[in-house]
Amino acid sequence: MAYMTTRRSRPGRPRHVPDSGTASPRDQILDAAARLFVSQGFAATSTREIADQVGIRQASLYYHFAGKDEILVELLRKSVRPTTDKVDKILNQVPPLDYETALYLLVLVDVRTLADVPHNVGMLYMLPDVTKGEVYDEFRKEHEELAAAYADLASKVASEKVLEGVSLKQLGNMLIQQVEGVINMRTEMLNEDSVRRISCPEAWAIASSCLRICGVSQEKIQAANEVAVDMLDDFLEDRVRELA
Amino acid sequence: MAYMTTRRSRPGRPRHVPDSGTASPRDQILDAAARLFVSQGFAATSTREIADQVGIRQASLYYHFAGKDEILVELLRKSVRPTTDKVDKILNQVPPLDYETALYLLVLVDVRTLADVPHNVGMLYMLPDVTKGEVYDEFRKEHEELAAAYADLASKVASEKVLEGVSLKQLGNMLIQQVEGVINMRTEMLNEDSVRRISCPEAWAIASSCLRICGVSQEKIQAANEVAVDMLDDFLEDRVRELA
DNA sequence: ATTATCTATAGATCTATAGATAATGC
DNA sequence: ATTATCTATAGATCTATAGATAATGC
Repeated sequence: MAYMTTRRSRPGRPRHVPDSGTASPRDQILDAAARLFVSQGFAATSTREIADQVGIRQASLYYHFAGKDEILVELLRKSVRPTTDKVDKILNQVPPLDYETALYLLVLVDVRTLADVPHNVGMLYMLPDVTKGEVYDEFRKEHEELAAAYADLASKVASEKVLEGVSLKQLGNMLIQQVEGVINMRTEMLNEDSVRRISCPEAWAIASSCLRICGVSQEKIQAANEVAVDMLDDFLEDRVRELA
Repeated sequence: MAYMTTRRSRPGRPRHVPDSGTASPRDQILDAAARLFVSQGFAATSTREIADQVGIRQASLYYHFAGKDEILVELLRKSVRPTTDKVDKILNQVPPLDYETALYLLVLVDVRTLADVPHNVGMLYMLPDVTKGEVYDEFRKEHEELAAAYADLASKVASEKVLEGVSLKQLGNMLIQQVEGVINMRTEMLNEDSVRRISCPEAWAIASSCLRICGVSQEKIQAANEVAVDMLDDFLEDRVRELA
């Protein structure tokens, strides 16, 4: 009965410390690496540290990944916000949404994605280590696409006064910047006593804020909120399933 | 005449590569370190790399600094936004400013500080390496003070609708987040062909955006802009002198 | 036989210290 | 004598590879 705690039915030499946990070794490594990269940075995290967290020897990492970089690339691949999907689905709604609602909804979805992704991995592509290397090109491109989408929606929504004071590119970046505030919110939440999730009202506040940045009136914001909140669930399902 | 290019009149063994540049060795080190830390991250930057940039041997760094950490601490000390000074000076203006103008002005000053600080050092306290270590406590405290000041002004300025949708703390963080967008703007500007500075209209756009986030009307924003822009010079002089 | 681990270690860093040396300045 | 550098190097990493080993599965 005492041996039942250790789930062992796979081939291969057993671990020095018995494997607790049900995920595949590969996922265990990715999980530990994500946590460490986000909290300490990429360069500051050694392969030994990752291995220790997983409960394997440092060298065993190399059975699953060619190197530290490969772990990061894989994390980025899995974690970068699936932008085009989201944008397209929102823009192609039938019946079509008015632009305010579409932008509000896009922000909500984006906030939820960043808010619920494990270990706050959204922070990964803010690491200076990452922003450089060629490896990152693929993900920077995706980020630029997202920025373009935001800018595009913003151009439809923004008031004349707003548009005359700021380039479309800057406006898009301002919205993204506002959304990425959730990453910092999560970092701060680590210092709090209780563990909690970004709440719905907090997400709404960010979306409202984005519309305000565009100069949208309070009434239209409220209207957008009411429609978008009802639709949100349909847009999260995929991702929630993906996370589970 | 050929020897005139090398300025040597201080004691000490000469450098292997002759000293080009007029700044003190200490400042040369800080300058090189800042550039490298911001572009690569702290852990990813070796002392050898810093020394190479300065044109001295790696070991010579330790004559000026006790270690790599000390360089970072010194950089943070010099670069963290001198918040309390600014806030106090703005709040104690005579004749007193209305709150919208005060907030607008605070943002402008803050943006200018971040926009013109050498090497985009404002990014330093976003590094994960830094956010951890106890060393950082001093600077995190200062950042919190700034957040409190923003929240305070925001509470006076924000419309009822805005205040009922968001906590004061979150609102303050949203403003800061918006301001810190300049750090990312500067990072992006590195990829551009021409070297340029954050422009005045760009700074105004950020300040206006902050007021919009608070739900301030277009008319009041315009009024605040006109007053604040005229005052800005008085608030920069100290810092500009300090930078020179 | 295949798989997933292990142990051991080479080779390349990197930080920091010890002690020598080449200037200036008294 | 003081100052600011240098050379040399110890000691502690860290990454990645080679080869052994202990399971499962055919």
